[in-house]
Amino acid sequence: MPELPEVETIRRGLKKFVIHQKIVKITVLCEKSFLGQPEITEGKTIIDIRRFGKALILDLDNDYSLMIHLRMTGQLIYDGKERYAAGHPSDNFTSKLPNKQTRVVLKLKNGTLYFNDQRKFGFIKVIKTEEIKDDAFIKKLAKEPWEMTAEELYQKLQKHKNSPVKAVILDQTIICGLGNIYADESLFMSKIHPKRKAGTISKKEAEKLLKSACEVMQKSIDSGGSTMATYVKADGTKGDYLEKFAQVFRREGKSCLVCGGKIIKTKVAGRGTHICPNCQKEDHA
DNA sequence: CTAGGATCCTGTCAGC
DNA sequence: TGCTGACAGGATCCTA
Repeated sequence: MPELPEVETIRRGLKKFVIHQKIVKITVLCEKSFLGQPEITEGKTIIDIRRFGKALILDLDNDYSLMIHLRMTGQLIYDGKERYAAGHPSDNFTSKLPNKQTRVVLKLKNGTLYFNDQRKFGFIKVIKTEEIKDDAFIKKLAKEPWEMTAEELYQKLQKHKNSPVKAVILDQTIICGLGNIYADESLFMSKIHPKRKAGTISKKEAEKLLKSACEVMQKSIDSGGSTMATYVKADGTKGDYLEKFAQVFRREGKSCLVCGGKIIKTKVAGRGTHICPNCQKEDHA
C-alpha cells in the first residue's frame, strides 16, 4: 500500500478537495470494505482530515469519523470539477468510475469520492471521534521517525535482536510509517543489509538508519508521494518518488548509483527486498 | 514474551 | 493458447 508519504499526500490533497463538503450518500459495493453504518455519516460534513501512521481519519460534524486504511491496493479518487487520485497506482486514476474495483462510493455535495481496492485488504470504518485513540491499531502505533531519538530506535532494535532488521523497521508498533519501499531505501542509504539481526546494529548505525528514514520519507512527501498523486488536469503534476529518488526499489539488474555494482532482488521477512550487495554487507563485523 | 509463517483477496506476469 | 505458481508499496492471526 501507500506508505506514510503517500497517505500524507492523500491527506493534503483531500483537504484541498473535500473538506467542508457534505456527505450526501454512501453506497457500499463490497460489504467487507465498509465497517459500521453508512447512514450515521450521511448528511454530515467533513470538518477535518488527519493521519495516524498510514491510517487516514475524516472527522465529521456529528462527533463521528471515518477511518480509512488503504493497506496494499487501496486508492482514493475524488472526481469533481477536477480529479484528484492517490493510493496504489493504476489505471483507475484516469478511468471511468465506478468500476470492478470500486468498493465504496461516497457521494459528496460537489463531487464523488471513490474507494477502490483490488485486493480488499483495506477498509473504511465508522468510528466515534473520541474512540479513535482507543482503536486497537491506532493505540499500538509507534512514533514516526522524526519524533524518535536514535537511542529509542537502538533500544527497540535490541529488544528484537534476533529478527532481521528489515522486519523490525516494518513493524508499525516499533517505528511508524515505513513500508516496503522506504524500508529498502532507508537500509540502502544507511548501508545496512536488511537480513542483519537487529541486535547487531550499532548505535551509530541506528542513528544513520533513523536519519535515512526521515530523509527518504520527507523527500517523498515533498514530491507528492511515489507515483501516487495525480491531478488530472491540463498541467497535471504527479508524484514520482520512484523515478526520481529510488536508489534500489524496483531497480534489480541496474547499476548501483553509489558504487556501480549490480542491484539484486531477494526476499527478507517474506517481502521482496532490493539491495546493493556491495554497499550493504551481510557479514559486517 | 518473541519469531516465523500462513492468511485475507484479486490480478498480472513469467515460464512451461 | 492455456495452465501454474509466484508475487504484490499491509497487517493480523496462529503456532512453536
